[in-house]
Amino acid sequence: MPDRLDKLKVPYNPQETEERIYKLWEESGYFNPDNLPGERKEPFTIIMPPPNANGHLHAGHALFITLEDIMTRYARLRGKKALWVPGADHAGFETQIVYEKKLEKEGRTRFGMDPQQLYEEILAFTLENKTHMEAEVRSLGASCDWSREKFTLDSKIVSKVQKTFKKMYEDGLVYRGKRIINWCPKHQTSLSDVETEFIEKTEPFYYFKYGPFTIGTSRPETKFGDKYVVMHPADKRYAEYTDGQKIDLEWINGPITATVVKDEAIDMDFGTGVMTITPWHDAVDFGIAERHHLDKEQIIDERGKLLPIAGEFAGLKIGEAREKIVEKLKAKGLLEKVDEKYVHNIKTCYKCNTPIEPQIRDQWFVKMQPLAEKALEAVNKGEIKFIPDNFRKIFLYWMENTLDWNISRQIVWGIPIPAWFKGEEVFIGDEAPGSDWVKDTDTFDTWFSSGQWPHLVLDYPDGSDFKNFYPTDVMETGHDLIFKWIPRMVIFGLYATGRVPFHTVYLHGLVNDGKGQKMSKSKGNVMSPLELSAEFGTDALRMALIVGNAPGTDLALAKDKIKAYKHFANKLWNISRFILENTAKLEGEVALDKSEQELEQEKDELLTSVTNHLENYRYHLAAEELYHYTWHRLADEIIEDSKKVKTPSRQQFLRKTLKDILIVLHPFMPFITEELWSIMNERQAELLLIAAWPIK
RNA sequence: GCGCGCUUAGCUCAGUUGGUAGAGCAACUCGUUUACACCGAGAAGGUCGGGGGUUCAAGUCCCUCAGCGCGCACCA
Repeated sequence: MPDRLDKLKVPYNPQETEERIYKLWEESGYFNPDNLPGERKEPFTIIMPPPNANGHLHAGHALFITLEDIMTRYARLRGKKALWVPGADHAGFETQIVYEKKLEKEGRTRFGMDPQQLYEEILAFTLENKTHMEAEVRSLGASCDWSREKFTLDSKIVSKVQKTFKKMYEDGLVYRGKRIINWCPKHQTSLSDVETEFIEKTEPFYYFKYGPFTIGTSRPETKFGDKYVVMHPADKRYAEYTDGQKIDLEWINGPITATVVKDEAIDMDFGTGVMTITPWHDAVDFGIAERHHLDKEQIIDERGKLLPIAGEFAGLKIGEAREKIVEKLKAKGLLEKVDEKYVHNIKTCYKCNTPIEPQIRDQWFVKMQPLAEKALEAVNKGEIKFIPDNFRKIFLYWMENTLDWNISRQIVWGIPIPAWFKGEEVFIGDEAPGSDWVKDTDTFDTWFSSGQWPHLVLDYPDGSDFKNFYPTDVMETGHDLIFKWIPRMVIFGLYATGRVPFHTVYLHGLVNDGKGQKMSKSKGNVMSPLELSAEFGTDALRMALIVGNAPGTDLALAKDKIKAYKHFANKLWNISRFILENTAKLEGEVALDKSEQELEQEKDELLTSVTNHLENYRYHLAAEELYHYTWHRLADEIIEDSKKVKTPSRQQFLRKTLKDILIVLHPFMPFITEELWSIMNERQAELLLIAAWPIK
């Protein structure tokens, strides 16, 4: 008995095996499609959603790595030029927040810090995390091509992102405008619409006398500058008032002259059907003011404090000012009534839940509509398929209702916007055109760069990878990125290359804890993929993430489930031991007896079904069928039977079946299958990684 | 308000084009048969949320009601 079979006498040891096997793969060079043997014509490409380089991998990362690795390994086994490109995202705003929290713990703050120094500190922090992140991706078995790894701050990427900006500016798709934006008073930056979220709040709703009208508001503190009173043109109750009519009335800090405005944005059924507007701090009001060319005045500063226009209230934070203002109006007899329990949704910063204080600022915007139209066309023509399909509808809805995208961020951690200003003049370029030009200090929204990821990673426009691997096959990512990321990639891909960046979008759900509860630090139910993989083996973790998890649906990851697949790994180990110890490798082929012909046919049906599932992205079903056949058919019945039936025909069947099963299970459980493959093969030259799929 | 999804065994979930329900875990009975106790054999457990419809046939299609979850949203 050769030594290599002795390994099977002791239980499978993932810790001992995994690192060694991964090294073997990496050193083989086969993660790089250029090194793959044989005539491989058909490419298969996945661009890895670059993990944020600002912390450790979580369970969601483990899921996407497993799915994408299954896709890649399957393609490789099927003889394709399989390419999976890893990356890392500097993750602008997100990383800056992580770093700001770190500063806070150290008793420091970014405000007042030298921007260059802050940038350098965050860069060092990010690069360190990037190294950890890469090691963690490796430990989960990712067969991605590290030689092609990209980082969003690589100088080539940065310069191409800036070029795109310049081209879009020249094409009229990027403009600078004094427009209303989402301002986070805590983080001191603007945010795009997808970076805000609504939170339900119950607050008082006040009715004030405003000359002959009664106006309703939940935000008395913004009302100082209100000198326009707006109603619907078709509202009969106010028919006697005409557009542009001036009315003198008493207001918070004395008498003012208000102007009547008629606009269809008013909902006649809401409140009294009359409102005053604050164009500087409200998007609807801003729209009305734009349409009627009204004055706009700033009431609240960037830190959320009232400006001098508020008179005696100047300098107060809006939260403190509200009650005092109501008191004053009440004292003046202008408070009509209060609805104490007004339920409404307020827009907040998605990171800190601070209420967004809209502000008007000079910012860069992407004109979305013409870009979105092309994306809609491509999806409607079926150039991009969504899995599961219901996300197509969600995508289309979003594309049909785009708002212009604010891409300027007032943070240092990001790609600089290559713009210069001199008065009203604007220049786009790396260098100032003259000494009296001032540099734009803003950086790009991180999605402006990651939105261009697929083609930039493949060295658009001139790289050979772009020619060979674009458009990519699958974009696999979390369904929470259906708005943040997917539309941007489609838009930028079409804009830059004229082609869609990927043919299929596969969206996975959230990984929750065993009870289906969202993992969070505060609940203390966070499961680290690395710890789980150390406890049960990476293959077991991968199976637990795949089986039973239909695309797009959330997953409950229970330890018991992972343990079950650890047992399965053990089962596979012992199946191999039995077969290798009890069958001899035969010289040449023997003709199969009738019973083995039937077994062979049954196995073929399984392989066909599994292949079919894999071709159609039904990984959860493929994994389950393999599990079931291997354990409950092959082990429980066929092997049991084979203790009596020891014909050459049966022995040949068992050996062949083990081989097939190892190949087909390899995408799901790469480590143990590779290890068993090496034990099985006397000549260990060939890795399972590049074996051939057992059926057509 | 608009949209999407979910409701299947005690728990967590599968169930591709419609054909008299499946897995893992848990619980039950038996079994130390030399691949494996990280095991095996066996049994138990569901009128597939309620109601209606289409069909020879529905968990699977249509309508409706209820509960839960999520997304989107410039009602002051």
